[in-house]
Amino acid sequence: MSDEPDMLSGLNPVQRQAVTVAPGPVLVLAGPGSGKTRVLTHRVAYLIGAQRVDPFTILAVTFTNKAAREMRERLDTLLGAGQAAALTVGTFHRICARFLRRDIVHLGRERDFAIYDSDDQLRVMRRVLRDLNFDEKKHAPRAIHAAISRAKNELVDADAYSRQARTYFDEVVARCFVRYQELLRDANALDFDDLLVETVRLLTQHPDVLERYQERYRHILADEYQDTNRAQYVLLKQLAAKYRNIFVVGDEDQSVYAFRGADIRNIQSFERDYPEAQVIMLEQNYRSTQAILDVAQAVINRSAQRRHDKKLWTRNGKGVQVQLIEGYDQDEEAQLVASEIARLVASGDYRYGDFAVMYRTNAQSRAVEEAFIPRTMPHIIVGGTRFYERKEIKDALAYLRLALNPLDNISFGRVMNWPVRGIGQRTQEDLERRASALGIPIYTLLQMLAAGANGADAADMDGAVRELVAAPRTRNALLSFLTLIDDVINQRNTLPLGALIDWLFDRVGFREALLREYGEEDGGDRWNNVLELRNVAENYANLPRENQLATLLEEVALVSDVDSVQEERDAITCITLHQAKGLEFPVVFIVGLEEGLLPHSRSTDDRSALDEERRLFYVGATRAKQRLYLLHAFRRTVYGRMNMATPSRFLQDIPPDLLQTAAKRGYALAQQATMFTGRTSLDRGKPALRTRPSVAPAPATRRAAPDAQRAVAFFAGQKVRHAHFGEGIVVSSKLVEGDEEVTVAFVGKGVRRLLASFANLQRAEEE
DNA sequence: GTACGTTCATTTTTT
DNA sequence: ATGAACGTAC
Repeated sequence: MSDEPDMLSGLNPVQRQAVTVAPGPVLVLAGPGSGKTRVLTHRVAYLIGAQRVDPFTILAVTFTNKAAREMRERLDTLLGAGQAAALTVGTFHRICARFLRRDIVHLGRERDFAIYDSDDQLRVMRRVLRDLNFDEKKHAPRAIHAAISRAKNELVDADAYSRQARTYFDEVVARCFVRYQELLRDANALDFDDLLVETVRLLTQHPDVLERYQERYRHILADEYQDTNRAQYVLLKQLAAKYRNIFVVGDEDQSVYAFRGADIRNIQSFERDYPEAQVIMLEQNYRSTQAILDVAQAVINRSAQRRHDKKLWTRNGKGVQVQLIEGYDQDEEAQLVASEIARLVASGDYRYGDFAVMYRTNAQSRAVEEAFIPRTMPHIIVGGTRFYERKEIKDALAYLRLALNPLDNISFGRVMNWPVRGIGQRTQEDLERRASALGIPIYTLLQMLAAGANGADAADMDGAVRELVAAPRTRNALLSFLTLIDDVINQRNTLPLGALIDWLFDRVGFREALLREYGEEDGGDRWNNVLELRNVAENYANLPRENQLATLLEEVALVSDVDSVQEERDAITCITLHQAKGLEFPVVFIVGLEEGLLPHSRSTDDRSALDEERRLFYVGATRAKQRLYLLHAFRRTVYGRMNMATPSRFLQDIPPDLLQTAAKRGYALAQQATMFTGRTSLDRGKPALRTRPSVAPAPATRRAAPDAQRAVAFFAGQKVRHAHFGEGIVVSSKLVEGDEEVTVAFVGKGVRRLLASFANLQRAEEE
């Protein structure tokens, strides 16, 4: 190993051991600041540089896109630029999206699927509730969706969910689950969870595909292994089954994603699945001072159970004592942070980029920001309203998504009447309901309408279209929107992406609409955001044209906000504790250390949830290299109501001599203002007892079943492909003089009537 | 069919 | 405090 010093330079003996360990299953258990990610990266470098492993055969899974990018950069340094270009690095979701884009046709789906984000998912959920006649008030779309998401992460499908449903709520979820999946499928869309689930299914149902990936990826590495959920666990297991070269790195004490299905037991399963696994512990911390580690450990040691007992230690000195500070309210708390930062910056020892302010909930960022703004202290808020969640950006993306996949009903509904073009709520709801009931996209419905308008008499499916839209004005609005979409679809392959966007937004009147709706100033800002998106699109100009749009859309669907955190900008980082995982800062402030916030009130009555909150504190505290400040407020405004706050129980777990407690500046003020506000009553109108709601009448039978009487090969709603017209959906089919006459709505090409014997229509595989 | 005003719930954490 | 969902007026 001494023959390749570059790959190992700067590593201590234990890290070296981990990096150079013989092939086979390896589990690295490592505390915070022990160089986990570094070990992972060097392992990749070692495989390529010293073991002469072809980078093409390496798959590295990182927790964020940012980590993936950094790994690439570091490898370029270690190995020389371009050496690792063929390596596959990325998050689970991104890797799955890639696999699926290549192979999803094996599951009988179209390649250009849309990826639905949380907002889209919620919209689908609302549609589901309306279809099933459930009342949104009684059945929170979020809660149902969360249950479905949890199930998917455990690889429980709608069928299995129904079978094991025990409670009434489960029954509701089970029915919604089925419908939800149908709607996604009709829209040729996948949600985040489907990316994982469908990939696992692909590899399970198609051994040849699995074999191909196993052969390709002979070396698999995964970071933040403690945060993998069931689906991710299975995926890794499938891929590694053949060559068993799997190298995972994790820390049980930093598991903070149980709420999205992460399961620490995956670490224990690792040793069971691979009995020959080598387990390596990295216990030395290089990041923090002893003072900081002591505080972090004091809290984590009180957690209910820990499996592998690590003993963190550091050669770093004791350092500055951890500060405990109480503010009067969240505003003063933020002021204290701001003035301390100002003081340290003025001292000349620190720059703004050295600081991070961490909190449990995004809502807390507001108070913090408001302390920075008047002092003109540079700061960035990670999270909050993300760029790609802004309305104007989502609208812009909706148009682009339609260009790729006009079956995407959510995008269709989003921009059908934006900018306003005379398609009102009623018309829209009518279209969505009919489309949903028939199991066809709105796009196809409009194509049928158009065909009917041309007197083609094709659109006779259930007579649904005939009675659709009486008013000529509305009809014209719909048809011109359809023409717009078809034009985009047809321009998609002729124009480069940037030009396509310019052309499209000009034709739509995007800028004018924004200015009209939001006024000169706000509208102008929003338009600039749209232009920003257009700039992002420019990055894909060097890809093959037919991949540009799909790659852009995949990219924007899967970026997370931490990805854009850049050290170069000298600004204070304001960030949630969750997002802070994997980062480090010289000075860290954790604010809102109060009961109800950390631990969060939603977690206080559950032992394991409480432990997760504890780990969250641990993660936050161990981000700090030199100075750590723990803050809490005496009173806090929640939902506009002022409440008394109790210091977090985690603070009680820290021996007082480990903390330096600042003078309680809040108290004088507090005593004046406390007065009589100690109300906590929450028991206003309790929801009525759960009445078993009209369990909805069965929804209109969708997917006209192939009629047993007639011997037709095609039926309405079916997806087909034609050599010349491309993909389409069957509108109707009937036997005419011994041949089958099929009417098909083709994407971008309108409705055509074809004879099955001549047309050579390919049926899309049904599962 | 749209535009505006009122009520009401809403907040964990994220790909 | 803020934003979404509903009702009423144009």
